[in-house]
Amino acid sequence: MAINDLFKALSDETRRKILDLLRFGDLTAGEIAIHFDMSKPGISQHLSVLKNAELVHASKKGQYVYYSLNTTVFQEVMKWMIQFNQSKGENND
Amino acid sequence: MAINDLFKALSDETRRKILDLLRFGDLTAGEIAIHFDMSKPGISQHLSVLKNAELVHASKKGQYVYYSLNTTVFQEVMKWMIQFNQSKGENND
DNA sequence: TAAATGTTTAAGTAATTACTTAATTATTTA
DNA sequence: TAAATAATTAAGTAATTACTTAAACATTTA
Repeated sequence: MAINDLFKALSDETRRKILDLLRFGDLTAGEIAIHFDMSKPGISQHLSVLKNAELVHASKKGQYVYYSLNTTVFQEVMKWMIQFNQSKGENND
Repeated sequence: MAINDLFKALSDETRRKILDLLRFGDLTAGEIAIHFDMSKPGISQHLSVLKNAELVHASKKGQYVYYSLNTTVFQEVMKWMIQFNQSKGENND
């Protein structure tokens, strides 16, 4: 889970909205798609980007695929961000 | 400073490296450019994106332009991130 | 097993983004 | 004031990204 993939995944508005939706509970790909004015394959591709960045987890239940947040990966990004609120010159790589 | 501009600005590796450099102190455009294998106009354009997102501040001193971090804007992003580590369903818009 | 439903993959395209070199602007110094 | 230095703007291009529709795959139900 390269930090680059994380930021790339977060740089798209649609993907951030998908993450927002998932805060309120797990959803199937179809349930997510309903919220957007975009084709289902379009949403599926966004979900694929989020899954690759490990921001979400997918689990198949029958013909449905449930998506859920992977909150631990958000902490990776937080860690990167936090550097910029610390005193100058400390390197936390 | 739309959150979208912030994430778009952060989605590029070169721009994140520029921010990393500025953690250790203010630098001129030229000093920043030295650290990269890229033309100076290329770096200048990245600096422009960072400035637009208000992640950095630019101040001209003679013929030099000094760039510095604007740490307060990082907190905007932090606030967005923090939502995902809170209990489900709380909306902090 | 055929039809229906949910989802993803494939292939192509339009829009955006990250670069390049050349030209321009601003400032300092010989 | 001319030349040198610092930085940006302009214009063009290659690469990437975000979509679309059509096709394929997986599962359930009639």
